[in-house]
Order: sequence, then structure tokens, then C-alpha cells
Amino acid sequence: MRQNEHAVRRSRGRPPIRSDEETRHLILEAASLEFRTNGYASTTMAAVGQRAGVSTKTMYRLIPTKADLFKSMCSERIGRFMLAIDETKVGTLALEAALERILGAYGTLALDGEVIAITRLVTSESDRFPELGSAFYEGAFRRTREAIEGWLRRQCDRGLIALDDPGVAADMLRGMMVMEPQRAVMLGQRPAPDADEIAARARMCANLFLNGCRRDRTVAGSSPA
Amino acid sequence: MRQNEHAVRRSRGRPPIRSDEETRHLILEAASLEFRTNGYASTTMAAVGQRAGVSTKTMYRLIPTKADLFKSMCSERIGRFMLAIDETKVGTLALEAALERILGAYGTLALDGEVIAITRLVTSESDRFPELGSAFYEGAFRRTREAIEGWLRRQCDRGLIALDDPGVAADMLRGMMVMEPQRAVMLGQRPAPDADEIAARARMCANLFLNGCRRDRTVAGSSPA
DNA sequence: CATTTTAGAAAATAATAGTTTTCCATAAAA
DNA sequence: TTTTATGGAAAACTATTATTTTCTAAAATG
Repeated sequence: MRQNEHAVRRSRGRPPIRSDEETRHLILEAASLEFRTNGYASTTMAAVGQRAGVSTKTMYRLIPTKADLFKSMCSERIGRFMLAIDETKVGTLALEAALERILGAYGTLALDGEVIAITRLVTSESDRFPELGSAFYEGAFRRTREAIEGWLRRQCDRGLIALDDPGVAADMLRGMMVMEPQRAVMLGQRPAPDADEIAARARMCANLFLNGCRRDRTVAGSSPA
Repeated sequence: MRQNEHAVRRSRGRPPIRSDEETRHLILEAASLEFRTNGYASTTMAAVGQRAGVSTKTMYRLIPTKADLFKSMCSERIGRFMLAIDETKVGTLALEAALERILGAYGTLALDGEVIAITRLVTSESDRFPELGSAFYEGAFRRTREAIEGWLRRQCDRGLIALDDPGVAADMLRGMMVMEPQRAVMLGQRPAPDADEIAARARMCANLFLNGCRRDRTVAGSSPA
């Protein structure tokens, strides 16, 4: 028994320069950059291989088709896009400060340049790759919603706020926080916002969401027929 | 002088079956459908010609390249979005009802299936066609913002609401109104919302925006250090 | 050293699609 | 009826590119 269960070199011949896993990683990184820059159709396998410093032969050994390359790359990235709301850090804050922090975290995620690029890419190609559309929506989009929704629901339970549908409210919060800057970046009209801008926006959103902008403080729903 | 300034048949030969303008229109309609369905790269000129019932020869006579076809089609569509926004009749309505109507009009435009499809298309291809990205942003996106912003500003002047920046507030309103359903449609997760859904959403947004959701009615900015 | 195995470089294959051109029936006009 | 312009059908021409294959220079092993 000169060989273990697996992964022990038993053959002669030239040993691999790197592990397949490493090579795969190189390829996916290169693919991410190429796809983000050029889109699916305009990205050539040759360009990916060249950027990764890997021959087409090796590339095709590890990843069978261009579609697989795209899907692997996107799936891997989508897995990263999750909003973590750390209760310990938010719990003790006053209502508005807490919401401000949550929105700041969401904005930092959703308005990151690379995240926007992948979002755009997945959106563009969701016809060709419906699984990716679903994966993105379910895995990334819905998760962040649930994080915010959960927090809203808890504040409702505590009687601090009143919402008919915390889920829809969470969507609205997200929309007010990121839609316009995200769209502007996607359309090439401006660079991704920096931390200060995100923070300022989070503050405005939290305030508006909690307080509204009406001057005369008629309570909602109390208006007569 | 048997011939007018222009456009009068002086030559013999077979007369055109339709005017070039009509033919152009046929082609653009077909192109819209094909591009919306398949995206830029996957749309073939042959498919467009076939759908339009026009030969490639005629097509290339009227529209020199595929890029031109795409740009013409998008520009034409973007032009329509602007028309639809204009003045929503709001005049005498109470504050909240007026905002509800404005948001309903915006939602009806922005959440229309074809508009979403074009939005997605332009967003996808804004790298390849930066002019389109700008045209869309300036022509369609900014206009709707200004329409809403103007109304908000007037309500501020009347003292009914208080906003630091009505422009940003207008963006936020739009985001809360359409981001989530628009994204869901783009990702193929649901069909475009119907009129009832849009109306319901507009109502929720208007209410939330004007009143906020806070239970204890501490006025914003009055909290102690 | 001889045998093997690895992976890059580059050529080969094949299919697709943008663009151009050819060929032709047709329908006024003279 | 002859002339002439129109526009469809289809072939031709080119590029591009995904994918496969060939050729080769390392570099372990025994």
C-alpha cells in the first residue's frame, strides 16, 4: 500500500504546475473580468484564456463550454451577495440609527461596482440562462429582502412602527436606497458612489421612511370619508 | 415644368411597393421584437428581415448596419417614453391622492412590459452603445424625475411637505415604486404587474412617503444629543 | 537515459452571421 | 411592346469564434 485513498501522486510523468482547483480559480477570475467588461457574447474564450494565462486546452479540460464558464462564474459571485444584519451591532441603536446602519450595509453591498456589474450581466443574460436569473433573484435579491423585512417586523412587534406588509416595505426601502444610483452606473452615467455618499443616502432614506415628509401631522388613515 | 420640387414620379420603371418610410417602420417594428426577445448579439439580420417581410437588400438600403438598426429602434422607443410622462392631471386633488396618481402614472409607464424590455436592452448594451445609455438616462429617466421633482417642489413651497432635496426625494419615490417589480420581471421571475397591482403599490408608496411608518410621532431632528 | 504525463502554442474544424452581389419576375411608362 | 426601375430569393464572400487536435518542451520517475 504505497498509495493513500486519493490525491497522492502515484504516476510518473510531469506533475501539474498547479492544482486544478487553482487553475479553475484563475480562469473564473479572468472570466469575471472579461464578462463584466464585454458582456457574454462579446467575450471570447481566447481572451479569457489569455488573461488567465492558461491554454485553451487546459481551460476546456476544466470547464467544458462557454456557457458553463459563465454560469460558474456568476454562481460563485452570487453566493457572495448576502446582506448580513448583525443584530448585536444594531440591536442597541435607536430606531432611526439602526435603520440607517442597515441601509448603509445594504447600499454598500448593492452599490459596489463589481456587484452592479454582475447584476447587470445576470439581468442581461437571464433569457439565455434562466437558472441564473432565478439564482440571483432567490439567492441574492430575496435574501437581502428577508434580512430587512425581519428587522422591520421586529420593530412592528415592538410597536415602534406600523406597516401593513413589512415585505413590501422592505422592497420599497431597497428601491429608494439604490435604484437611481445603480441605474446611473449601469447606464454609464457615473461611477459607483463612495462610502460617504452611501451613508448620506442611508440617512435620508431612514429619516424619510420613518417620518415621512408631510408637514401637517395628520395620522395616516385618520382622514374622513 | 412637368415635375414638382421633389417626390414626384418622373422615372419610368416599376414604382415602389411602399414608401421607404413605411418599409423602415416595418423593419423597426420587427427589430424591436427580435432585439427585445433575443438581445442584441443573438438577433440576426436575417430574422429581422424575415419578420418584417423585407429582403436583406432592401433592409440594407434603408439601414446600413446592424448597429444602426439597433440604435434607430431604441431611439424611436425612448422618444415615446418621454411623451407618455408629461403632465398627469393632478390639479385639484388632495396631497396624498395627487401623489398617488403621479406614482400610478409613473408605475404604469415604468412597469409596462415593453418598456421594461427596452430598459433592460439599453442597459445591457450601454457599453457597446454609450449614446443610447445617455439618451435613455437623459431622455427618459431624467424626465420622469423632473416631473416628480417639480411637483414635490411645489408642495414644499406650499408648505405641505418638507424636503431637503426634492430631486433626490423624487428618485427615492421612483425607486420605492418600481425597483422590485421591475427587477423581478427583468429576471424572468414574474410577468409585468397589472393596473390593480400598480395602483395598490402607488397607494402604499404615497402613504409611506408622506406619513412615514413611525408610531411615536417624534418630529424628525428634534431628538436630543 | 527512457518513459510518461502535463500543459502551452498554434493549427485545424465548423458553424454562424453580417454584408454584398447576382439573378429575375414584375409593373409602370413611353 | 420595349425600356427601365423595384425589390424579393438566394448565393457568395468574409470574419469571427467556439471547440478540437496536433505538436512539443518540460519534468518527474525508475
